[in-house]
Amino acid sequence: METNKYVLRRDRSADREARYRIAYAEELNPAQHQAVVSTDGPLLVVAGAGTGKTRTLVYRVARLVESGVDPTQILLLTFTRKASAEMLRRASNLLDGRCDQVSGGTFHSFANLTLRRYGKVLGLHSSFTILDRGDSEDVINLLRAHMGLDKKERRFPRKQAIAEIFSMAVNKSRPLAELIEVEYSHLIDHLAELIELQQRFTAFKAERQLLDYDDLLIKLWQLLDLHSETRSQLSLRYRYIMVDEYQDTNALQAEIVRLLGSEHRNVMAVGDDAQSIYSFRGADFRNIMDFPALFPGAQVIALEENYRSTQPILDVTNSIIGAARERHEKQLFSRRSEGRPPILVPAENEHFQSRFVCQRILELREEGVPLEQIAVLFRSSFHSFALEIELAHHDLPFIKRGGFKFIEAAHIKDLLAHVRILLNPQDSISWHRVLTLLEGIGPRASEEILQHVQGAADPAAQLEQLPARKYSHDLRLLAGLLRQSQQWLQSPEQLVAELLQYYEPILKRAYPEDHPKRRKDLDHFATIAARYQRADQLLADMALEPPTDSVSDVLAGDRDDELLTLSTIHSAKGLEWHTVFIIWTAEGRFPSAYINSEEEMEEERRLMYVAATRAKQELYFSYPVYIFDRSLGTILGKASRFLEDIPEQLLRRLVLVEEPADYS
DNA sequence: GTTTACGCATCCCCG
DNA sequence: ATGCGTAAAC
Repeated sequence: METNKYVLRRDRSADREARYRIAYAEELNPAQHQAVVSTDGPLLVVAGAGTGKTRTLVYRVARLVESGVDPTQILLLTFTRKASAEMLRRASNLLDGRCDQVSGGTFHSFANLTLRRYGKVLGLHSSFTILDRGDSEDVINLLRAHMGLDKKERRFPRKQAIAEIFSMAVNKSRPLAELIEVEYSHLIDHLAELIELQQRFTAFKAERQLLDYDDLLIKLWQLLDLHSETRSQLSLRYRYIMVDEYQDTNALQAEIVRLLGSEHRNVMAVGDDAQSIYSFRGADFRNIMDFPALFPGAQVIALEENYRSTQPILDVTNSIIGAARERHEKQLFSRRSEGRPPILVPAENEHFQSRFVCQRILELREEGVPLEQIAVLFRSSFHSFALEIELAHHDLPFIKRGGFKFIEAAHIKDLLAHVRILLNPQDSISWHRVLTLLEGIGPRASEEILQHVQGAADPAAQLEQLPARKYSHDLRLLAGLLRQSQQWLQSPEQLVAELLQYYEPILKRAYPEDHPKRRKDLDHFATIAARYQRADQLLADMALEPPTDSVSDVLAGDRDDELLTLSTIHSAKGLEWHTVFIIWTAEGRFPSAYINSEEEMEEERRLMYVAATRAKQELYFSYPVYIFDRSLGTILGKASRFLEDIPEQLLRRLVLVEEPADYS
């Protein structure tokens, strides 16, 4: 006779769970589960490194959809668009395709879409142009010259500095005057001029339907704050809001979240105060501290079980962050108690450091650790230069993340400027760039030509009608391009192909030494462009989410060998590897010598914490003991102060010994 | 008066 | 390697 087992249900809630296909309680730990099933009302999830934050978000999306929420009413805001796409893909795999319809993206991409659709009440056309940081700097430079500030005896700050201050004022929601008095007091003498420059900058953008990154947030905030009907409409449209990486949001973004949640307060913020590393662009790690104040009655859940690293690694990372001045108390733990203790490697000099890293990587490969499971992390992009050479010697292939992106290279910007004027002939900044590329045309001639083109219904005709001069040949070519461009707008692939033909001679003239190398970047750009259906989408994406490949990636090309990762710590956020080397952990490099406030030093500490928590099995800190830095005029070589906070017994110190020469 | 060529300092992290 | 200021060349 067959006996059927009778399963006792654990409790009543299990009955309710029965209507769900996913066994949430079994697949998640208690804290994660609590976060996933708390769908209504404000919720803050403080998620330590490697505690399954993404998993929790993915399951929560699935849970909402499975409980019958219309997926288009869910909004998932993340740090990069790639992150949200990845989460929604995982949610779809978990549940079904409905999860793909969830609205996801960055604050900036969400603002972009929303403003194109609802921005009319603010006087915005749906066709506004987005300026990237470089574009903004160019505009500022132009206006600065117009004001005659470039010829002052007293040195006026340069365009990057000005752009940074203007941006800070926005992202910290503080008036420019106050910001300069408090944080840029060395520029106090220029206060009046800076304020006027900012006004002109704002007016310039408004007249031309230009929005920079900061404007996207400001305008979205204005839309929600000043227009209560639109606010309700949007709040009702997005009934469930989730914000990832909340520790890296700024004051303005917190306001946007609050307003979007005004009708329902179904807002979940996820983040880790210990990993807040973006204050240099206005992020305020107090956002995550103040969330309960922003949403009174908010539930707070901490995720502390770490699934990534061994306990010996966590002991070290816990002690690094334990010395922080202010934080959400939490102690990460792992069930993986076994593992080698992290290793500290004082190297004689930079060359020894590079040699050690290479040698250990070769050994790891012998031990069966694939290269793609190994990463070398550093504070600043240039810290890896010496290592890159050493890696090449040993035939170790790598990709480098962070640092200069190929999208920022001059020749890529040139090409983009051409696409821009074809789409928007009123874009005088891009015109200027395009024109001054031509032989014999400098700032002066460019301005003169622009006078004719500005506001004209048919810019191509204007170009052709210009009085014949020695450069008329080039201008005719440009006019021809402009005339034909309309037919290519639906095919960015063809558009870029035609542009490359036109640009090729210019490239050769401007970069006689290395144009073949640059040509490769341009081809890479062409393949990216080919993925788009429309040229305007290409442009919006290049501004909002430029490809993160650095120039050297493009060169490394499509060899699909397994690759070692070199990365700045900022670009390594959210990633993990079997073995992690953190190089240059020396005073003056990490923490950087440029730090000049306690707040900044605290952020350096969090940065070290982020770096160390990337390691799953093995972790190495290395630094050169004797290094003379010419630019600083000092001798580096003292171990980073963050390593000093680690109890002696948690770290193992390695002494490098040169192999004795073999004379036999 | 303009443009260009050249030498000089500067350079973190980024949507 | 880029971005600036200055001096030579058109």
